[in-house]
Amino acid sequence: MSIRSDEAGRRGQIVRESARLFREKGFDATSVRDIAAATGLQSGSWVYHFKTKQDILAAVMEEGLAQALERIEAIGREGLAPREHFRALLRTHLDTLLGPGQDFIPVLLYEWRSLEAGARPQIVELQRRYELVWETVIGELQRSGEWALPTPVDRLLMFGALNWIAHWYRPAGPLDAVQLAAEAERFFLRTPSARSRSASTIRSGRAPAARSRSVRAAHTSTRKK
Amino acid sequence: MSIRSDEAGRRGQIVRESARLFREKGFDATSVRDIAAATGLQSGSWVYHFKTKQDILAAVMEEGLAQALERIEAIGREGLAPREHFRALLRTHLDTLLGPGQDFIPVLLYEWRSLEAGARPQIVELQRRYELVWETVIGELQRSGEWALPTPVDRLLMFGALNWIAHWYRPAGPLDAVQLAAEAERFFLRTPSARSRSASTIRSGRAPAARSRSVRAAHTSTRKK
DNA sequence: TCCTAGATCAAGCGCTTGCTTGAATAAAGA
DNA sequence: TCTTTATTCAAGCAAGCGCTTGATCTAGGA
Repeated sequence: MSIRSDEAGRRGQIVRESARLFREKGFDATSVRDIAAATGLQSGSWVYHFKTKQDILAAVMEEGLAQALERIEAIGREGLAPREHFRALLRTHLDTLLGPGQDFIPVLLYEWRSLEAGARPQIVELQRRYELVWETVIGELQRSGEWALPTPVDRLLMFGALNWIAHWYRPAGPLDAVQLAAEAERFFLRTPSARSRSASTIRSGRAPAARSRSVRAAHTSTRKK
Repeated sequence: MSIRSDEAGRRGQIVRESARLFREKGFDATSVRDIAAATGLQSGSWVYHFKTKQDILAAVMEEGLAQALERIEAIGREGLAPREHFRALLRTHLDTLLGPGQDFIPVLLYEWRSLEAGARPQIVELQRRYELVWETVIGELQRSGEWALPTPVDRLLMFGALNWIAHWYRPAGPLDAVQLAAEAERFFLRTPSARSRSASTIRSGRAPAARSRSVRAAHTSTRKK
């Protein structure tokens, strides 16, 4: 039984519209009547699919994060070299943060306070797994010498720089998510432009034997449905 | 006629208590009755000092930002060397963001959406002056070679890394604001390593397991209503 | 002593909120 | 055909919301 938000039914529709409204106006400023109207229902009909408005918020966060986690865990299974691995994570992270129709993670980040304490542990566990993927690649970057001595605070500062982009990013602006990922990579790793990066990437001994095959197509922001 | 929030009267008290409540619970989740109770007034008595709840929010943001601006503009007048200038700005910024009783800037950052459009331009102008101070010192760092080729995106990523700290910082944690400023300085101004041309600095010595793992800092605030 | 203005109280109005309720509708078995 | 199940409607309730209202209290000139 799938109860994921990418399903086609009314429930998925409610979750998607709620995510959009929560992002645009905030959880408190969005009424259940707003949600009903956006879904094409009468004011009280949503209760058949969710018990409370809180449950809608929890579904938005949990299902959105679960999708994002699937995406970056899939990247981890590709056996990329550290630098390519890091780049793929950056692109995917910024795509789930800034991409069209991607409202789940912004809601998770900016409406966390509105989520009741009882619903949090399950999501915190998903966040832990999400951060674990990043810690893995940061460890690879350290061993390859591309990120010397990263500290726990470094990781938090990095996430801050990335997540804050949702505050100022405008789709109509000069940079898209992929270009921003390149800028961020340069900022974090203090190297020349990502485009002119040479092929002589340092590989640590423990790094998986991965050839530098083109993985561009796998991680560009193609909208799935 | 001073109408600043550091005044002693009832008005200043309302602004300060509102800032605290807005930060803890959010603007929408804070009722005017909450504010009145925190100030020791009856439920409707605050209207003598402010016309609307919106005006309280605007006062919190504007007066808090004006104070922060005064602080960093004063630093600019000290004529410090670039590195010391930058360090002083970092410390002051993090103090206004994380310091005890400093609720104004977090409210400005995280409740911006709740501020009606009409009240924004005046605050945006103050923000512009605030960023101007930073641009000055970043220019100094570029000329001194301590921050090679900073881009506009770099500045935004830097502010993101800094402002996001308010999301995970806990006063009881292992680092205070001054220590965090030092960590941030190191993160932003990593000295151009010998890796710049021939990637020779491979630190393959010890495993990275000896790092402090205490900076877990998940979201654990509580929301009462 | 009276008057005025500053400040607060105590009550409540009109509205919106999240959510409930009981009935209606349609399709699918039995 | 009868019954069940899934889904939505249409109305509205109790509570909480921002804010209003008119009265009250206090202090300081005149």
